[in-house]
Amino acid sequence: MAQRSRSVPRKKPRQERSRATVDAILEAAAHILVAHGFEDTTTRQVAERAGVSIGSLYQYFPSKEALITALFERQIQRVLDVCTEALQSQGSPSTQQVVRDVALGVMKAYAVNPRLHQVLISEGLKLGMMERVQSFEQRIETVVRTFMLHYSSQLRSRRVELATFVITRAIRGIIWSAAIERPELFEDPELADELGELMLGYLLPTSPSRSAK
Amino acid sequence: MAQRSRSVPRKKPRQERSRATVDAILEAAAHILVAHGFEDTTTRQVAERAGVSIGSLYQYFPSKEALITALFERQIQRVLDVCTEALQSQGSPSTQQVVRDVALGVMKAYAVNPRLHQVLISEGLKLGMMERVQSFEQRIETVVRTFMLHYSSQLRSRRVELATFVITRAIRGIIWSAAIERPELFEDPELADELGELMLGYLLPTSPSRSAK
Amino acid sequence: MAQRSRSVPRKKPRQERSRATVDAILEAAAHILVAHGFEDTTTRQVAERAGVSIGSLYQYFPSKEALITALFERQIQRVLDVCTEALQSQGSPSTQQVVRDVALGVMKAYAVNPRLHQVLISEGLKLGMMERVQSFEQRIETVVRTFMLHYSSQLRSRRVELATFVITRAIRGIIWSAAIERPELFEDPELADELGELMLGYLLPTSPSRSAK
Amino acid sequence: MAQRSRSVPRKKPRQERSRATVDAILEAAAHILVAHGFEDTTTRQVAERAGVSIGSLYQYFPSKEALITALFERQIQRVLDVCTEALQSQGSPSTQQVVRDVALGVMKAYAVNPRLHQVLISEGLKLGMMERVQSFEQRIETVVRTFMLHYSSQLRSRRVELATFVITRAIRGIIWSAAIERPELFEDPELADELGELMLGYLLPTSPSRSAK
DNA sequence: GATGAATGAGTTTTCATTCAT
DNA sequence: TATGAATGAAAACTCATTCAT
Repeated sequence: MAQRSRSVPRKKPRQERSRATVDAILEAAAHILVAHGFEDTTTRQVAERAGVSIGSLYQYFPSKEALITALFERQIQRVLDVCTEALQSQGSPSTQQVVRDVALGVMKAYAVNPRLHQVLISEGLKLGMMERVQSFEQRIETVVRTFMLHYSSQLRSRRVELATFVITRAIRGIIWSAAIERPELFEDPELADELGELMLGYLLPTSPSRSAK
Repeated sequence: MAQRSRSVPRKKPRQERSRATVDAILEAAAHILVAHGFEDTTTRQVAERAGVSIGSLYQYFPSKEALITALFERQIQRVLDVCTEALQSQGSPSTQQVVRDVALGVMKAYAVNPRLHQVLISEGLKLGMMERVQSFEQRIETVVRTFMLHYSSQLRSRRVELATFVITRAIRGIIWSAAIERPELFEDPELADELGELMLGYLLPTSPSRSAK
Repeated sequence: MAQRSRSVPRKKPRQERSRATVDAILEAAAHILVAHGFEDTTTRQVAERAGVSIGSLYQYFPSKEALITALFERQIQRVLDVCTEALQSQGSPSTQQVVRDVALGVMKAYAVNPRLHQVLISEGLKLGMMERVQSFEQRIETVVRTFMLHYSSQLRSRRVELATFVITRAIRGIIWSAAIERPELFEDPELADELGELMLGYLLPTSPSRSAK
Repeated sequence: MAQRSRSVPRKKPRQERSRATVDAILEAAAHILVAHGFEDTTTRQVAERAGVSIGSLYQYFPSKEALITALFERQIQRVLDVCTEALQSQGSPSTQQVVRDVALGVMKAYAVNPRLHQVLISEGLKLGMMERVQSFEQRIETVVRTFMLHYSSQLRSRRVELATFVITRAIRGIIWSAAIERPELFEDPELADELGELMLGYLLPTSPSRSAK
């Protein structure tokens, strides 16, 4: 008779019907969350959009918070998958290529439904999930940091930890802003180029013209 | 008998006492907003903290939305003031200095109560104030762009408009993240250095080692 | 085609397995009812503890009310059995013995799971089962009254009907209170003695010292 | 900014209107509680019967539980007042009179809205107010015990503490049962007589005919 | 102007009950 | 027959807003 946390799915779906219901609910929640924000997302709305009764929603998610948490986990997994895959470089690429890969990897990661990511992070913080949020972002940081350490000889010497923070948050800030304020930029190949340049200039050894500061 | 918009202050405070009341309310709202987030900020709480009755609050702000809007305007003004002042460069600074100034100016701007800024932006979006949000950020962009155009000959040629977007959003992303996840970084002088490096590498002419892409 | 009442078991268990299931359900219901109280007893909980599915529970009991009713009947039978047996006096006991037997008999009756008894009575009232409750308690009264009438010549003359009410309810009140507030009293042999004294003083012919009222 | 318990009135009514509202709510709650029982008493029902909005109810009672608690306090006070007043014996009454006074005092106490008393006790237990319930009943016990100790020389020697428990619970049991099952008995003067006899026989020195057990 | 009591629509959540598999 | 996923009415409670004093 283990005590169940309120933020944990009430039960695992065993049958196909269940799984479909759970998926529909999560999908609906993601949609409405992005469209309305957390507080304006009502459980009734989610259930309705998912095409299930409010009772069914609560059968699988014991609270609104649990629903968000589940969505969070799914998003975390997707983002990490994308990021990790992007940074699985093989061969011996040029330094430039390495840096561009970092930029592109982080960018791709944060571009996985950035609006949802943003809402989840912001709500996660309010829901007392600071630790979870931190660990989430830190997992991305870890992937990036590992990658950078591997090529550190080619990179400008610096505090890798701080650099990783700067890189990931800078790119995240750009991606999120683009998602919200300038969605058309996602179509613009130059955005990726600019991110590449931003990272190159930051990570590569100092150029002669800058050394004279 | 023009219909008054619901999002506009009901009346201008004419007397000193009124102004003091309005200020107290805005101050209280800012505090609670940062501490609790928008939805957990109740008008009653704000009135209480401001030391006025709920009725008085509604005398000055016809709705919660109007209160947020007013706070938004105040924040906009403060941020712009800081940004503009920081970018009032005189003399003929070195290119490096120019770039560092941009970085520092934007950083200072976004460091004006970054948590509040963030909540306001995020709520502004929900409240259908997208235009206002855009124009807010664009006013900062304008200051930055103007500054950059002035020194464009010394900077790496690029789409200035896009570059401005990238710069402001990157720095904003870093500042916001630091405010939430790593507040201790605000004490770390290296953070400003890193932002300077990030901007230098991005804005300065391509270094030899990078030209060979 | 008589309409089946909603408060009556849907079907009689014909097979052994059915009977076992029904028993398990009733046992579970009794346990949870005592532990949590009526409103905090959910049918799902009962089914779980009984080790059957919620569907099965409803196969045997068409409603929560029917379940309570069935439990009620079982409790009635048990209480009456205990009471009747206790009052099956043989031989020609002394007057004192008779009175003590009454006290002990009633006490034993109400001590059969007193918490459950209490919940059932209280819920029976809410469920509009006033008649059933009345008839239940009256059956105990009947046993007691019959017994008393049999020895009435030795008892102080009085309205037997009223006396029976007083006796049964007084003892019930004490037993219930002990069950809830002072469970340790059940171990204390003096409690039974006190009940005996209470009944002796009440039922025996008036003593000299009292006649002078 | 002291933390307020959830079971405590949210604020003290300062104005007349407020006091009237609070009274109306408590009155309505008492009525519905007696008629329907705790769980079938909805806050909306109470508000409706009190002629106020649901919001007003929650302005004064932060939870359903707080409402019940407030009612409880009021009932406690009334019952104790009645009991204490009844046992303020002056002069030097006969032993019989003393005992009858005890009986009558306890009876009167438990006859103050006995249905409400019963519901409150039973709900108090569920609400984790066991301590409060205990202390309530113990305050009545205290009044009774004090009274008895005062006349103990005239009473049959026994464990006063246990005797007090037996007396109060016996009478409570009878009164409650009468209130529920036989309300007409309240009109019957013989009921009081019977309670007196019950107590006399229990508390007075053992009569000769009983000593020979 | 200032106050704070009153309002009630709207939110999360529970749980008895049904019925397709 | 047994199962447990699905249902939805109904309950407790919140909070922006109004308005009599």
